[in-house]
Amino acid sequence: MASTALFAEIAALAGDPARAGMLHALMDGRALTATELARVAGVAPQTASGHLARMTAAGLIALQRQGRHRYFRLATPAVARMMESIMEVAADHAPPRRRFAVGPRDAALRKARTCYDHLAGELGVALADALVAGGYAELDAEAGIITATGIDFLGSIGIDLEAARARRPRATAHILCRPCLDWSERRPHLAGNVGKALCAHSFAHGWVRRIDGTRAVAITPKGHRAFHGEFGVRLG
Amino acid sequence: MASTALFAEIAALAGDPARAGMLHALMDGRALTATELARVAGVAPQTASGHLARMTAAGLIALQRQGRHRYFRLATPAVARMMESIMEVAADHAPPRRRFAVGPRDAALRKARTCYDHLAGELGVALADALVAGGYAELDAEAGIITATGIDFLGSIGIDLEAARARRPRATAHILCRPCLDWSERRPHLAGNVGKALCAHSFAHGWVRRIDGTRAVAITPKGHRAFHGEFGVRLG
DNA sequence: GCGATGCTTCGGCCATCGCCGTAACGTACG
DNA sequence: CGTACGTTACGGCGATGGCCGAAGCATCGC
Repeated sequence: MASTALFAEIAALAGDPARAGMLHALMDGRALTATELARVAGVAPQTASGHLARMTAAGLIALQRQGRHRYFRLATPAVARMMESIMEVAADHAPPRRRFAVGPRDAALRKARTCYDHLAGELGVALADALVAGGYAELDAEAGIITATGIDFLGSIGIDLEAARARRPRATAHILCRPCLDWSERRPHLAGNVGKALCAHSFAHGWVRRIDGTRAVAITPKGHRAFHGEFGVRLG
Repeated sequence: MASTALFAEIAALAGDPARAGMLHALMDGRALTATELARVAGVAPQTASGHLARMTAAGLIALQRQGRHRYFRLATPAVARMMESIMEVAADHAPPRRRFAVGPRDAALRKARTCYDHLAGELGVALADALVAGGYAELDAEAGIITATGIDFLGSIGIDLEAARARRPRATAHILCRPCLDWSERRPHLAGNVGKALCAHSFAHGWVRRIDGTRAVAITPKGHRAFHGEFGVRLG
């Protein structure tokens, strides 16, 4: 079967440490320059360039020119999902390694981070739990939905999901929503279009902001108030 | 971040052609011997043995001894999901290759096959479409549910999903169900616990049977009658 | 026991590929 | 138009790792 060769090609591209680091850095959904990616991968710019060319040809990442810079980003959400699923398997394998040696950066990542286009970490799980507890959502490892009252609730906050509902072939009272199992909490949280909308809203209203150039995000004072007031979520 | 190294390790394991072939062969959920896997991968037994040892150590596959044979199978459903997601990305990249050169084996695979623990191919998609059309299920790329009437319908056929419903923390009228986007049809079909139950039922009642040692399955005459009578599905 | 089968380990060969040096190219900016 | 910066192309080095031949263990059948 020819598809096996393609499969191996994609997996091998993701399997090189330098390329994996670059893909990891792009997991926040932003676009980075070749030089930035070279730095995070710990290789020389010319080495990074070669990697980027190969991954671009394979459709893993996409290139967009802007002035004299060339910005690279993950080509499709499918690539982000692929990486999530590999990380899930890698996390299963993690135990043999030490767990306690988490630096401050890891601590920030566990607290709150973006997972391509949605929020993850303690924050992401807490928000999902709050929605489930309030009867606004149902969620397990296989699938999730936002209930009719959940759509109204999120709408009252200013997150409009009617567009997503209208896109469904048969107008139903709820919205299907993709769950995402992340490596730090080992529990599902909101992903897909709904998670993306919630994340975008959080950034737009200054509830969270990015920490330097990583995937980690910081919860602003305003965000603490909003997450507690709207969702009943309080994070130490 | 240490998790990047683990990520690369897992992806690299999946990225070797020989290992990818073995993993592919195990995607039907069965357990195969080291010799069988060596044959499908096209390498000598001793080479296969090394690959299998590495993948077992990494937690990708599991070993169960049985007499003088050693049977290998995918370690967890998470590994199968990882492979599905890689195949999805690989399929996006496929266009540059020729599409028409599908041999009889590929044709059988496209018609009906198992995808780890559930049915895929034309058959899998047709069954999912039939359930959606009958109001028994809702399904999109992000998530899926089996409706209350769907639970009753499947129950009337003999597929009991009450256990799955009872497992849910809050007893609801429906069951969340994982969708799976497969490479040949490019459309979602039923996976997860529900897809697994439907597949198991189909095998148990002789509706489908495996074709030699591949992932492809053949629909029996009895199966044609059942799929048409129960689901309204008719496949040429 | 003895041979046969299935699997694993060891040793050495070979190819692939990641890496960086140097150098050339193209595009913005002064 | 020249400089500077970012990116790409080429060549050679080095190491990782896949591959098989041969030999060593284990298990089953006679």
